[in-house]
Amino acid sequence: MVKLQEKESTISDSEWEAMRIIWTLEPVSSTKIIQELQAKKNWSESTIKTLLRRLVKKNLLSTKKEGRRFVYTAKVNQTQVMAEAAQELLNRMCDMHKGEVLLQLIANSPISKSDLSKIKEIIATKEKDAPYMVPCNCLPGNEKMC
Amino acid sequence: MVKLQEKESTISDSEWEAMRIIWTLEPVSSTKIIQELQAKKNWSESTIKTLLRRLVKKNLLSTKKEGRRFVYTAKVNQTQVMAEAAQELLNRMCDMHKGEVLLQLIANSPISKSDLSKIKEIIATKEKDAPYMVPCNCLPGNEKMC
DNA sequence: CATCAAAGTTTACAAATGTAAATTTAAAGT
DNA sequence: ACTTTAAATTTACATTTGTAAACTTTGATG
Repeated sequence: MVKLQEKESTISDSEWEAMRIIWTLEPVSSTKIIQELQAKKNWSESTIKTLLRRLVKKNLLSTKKEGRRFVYTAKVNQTQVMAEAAQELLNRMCDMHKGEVLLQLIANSPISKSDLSKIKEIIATKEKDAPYMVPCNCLPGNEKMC
Repeated sequence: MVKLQEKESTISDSEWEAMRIIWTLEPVSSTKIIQELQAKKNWSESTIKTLLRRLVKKNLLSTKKEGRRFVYTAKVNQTQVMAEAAQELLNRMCDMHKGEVLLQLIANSPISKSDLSKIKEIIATKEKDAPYMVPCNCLPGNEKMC
């Protein structure tokens, strides 16, 4: 039996910044990435190269040598990685307050008309058998209302 | 001028686990926290004490000595901390895909009837002047559609 | 082909985190 | 008061992350 997915590597804050550039411009050269990132962050060339190498090692980027420089491409889908990261965060939190949290996120995020109507749809679906209260699940045994 | 909030300290994964117990049971003794956490995680007593001490240092918990043990209380509001953490995560991500991400979060989270209807309300409000598309904001200068 | 400059690789180092053993302190019982 | 021992504090150590200097390689150019 072969170990396929070694537990999806986490993306650190700085790495995330680099990934965004790559997702937007891929396939993109190291030089271009450095240029774009330096327009935003006070990072040395060296720092950015380190980030890129770590991302390759984490298997989130693939590279192809082109002349003297590398060209990077993302190996993972942006929206999916975003959703996974957000989901993982929520998974570590108390069920009881997720509704309120999502409420705030929606209020503070720019959302397109089409996404809004999709959201309306799931809301409608969920409403059918939504509970009156979502119990706290912070304790191991008894899920008590906290 | 006084520096009031020194940049709210981040809560690490393990620390989060401890905070959940405390938010649920506060005021709660070290002993009880250790007992509850060990019912969930394979952590030594020592490890848990370290977590608690770090949380106190981060100013997220306050303590009161009671007999031979400490009693802990959270100094921060759970829902608020949850919302802030989630918001900060989203802030580091591409605007263009936040709608889709929220869609998935809503689909996968247990939400009460009342929270659902509150969400419906903001959705309705937002729909009025929602854009047809939310542009990608991953590059420093030109916000291009990616 | 020799040299330079750009790009990549190594090494570095402090802070934060996960995890815990060893040691000290002090409450409680005798 | 003295001992026991639960609880707190110190010390520890590896890994990840943020950040970067130093060094090496290699494509390009004279």
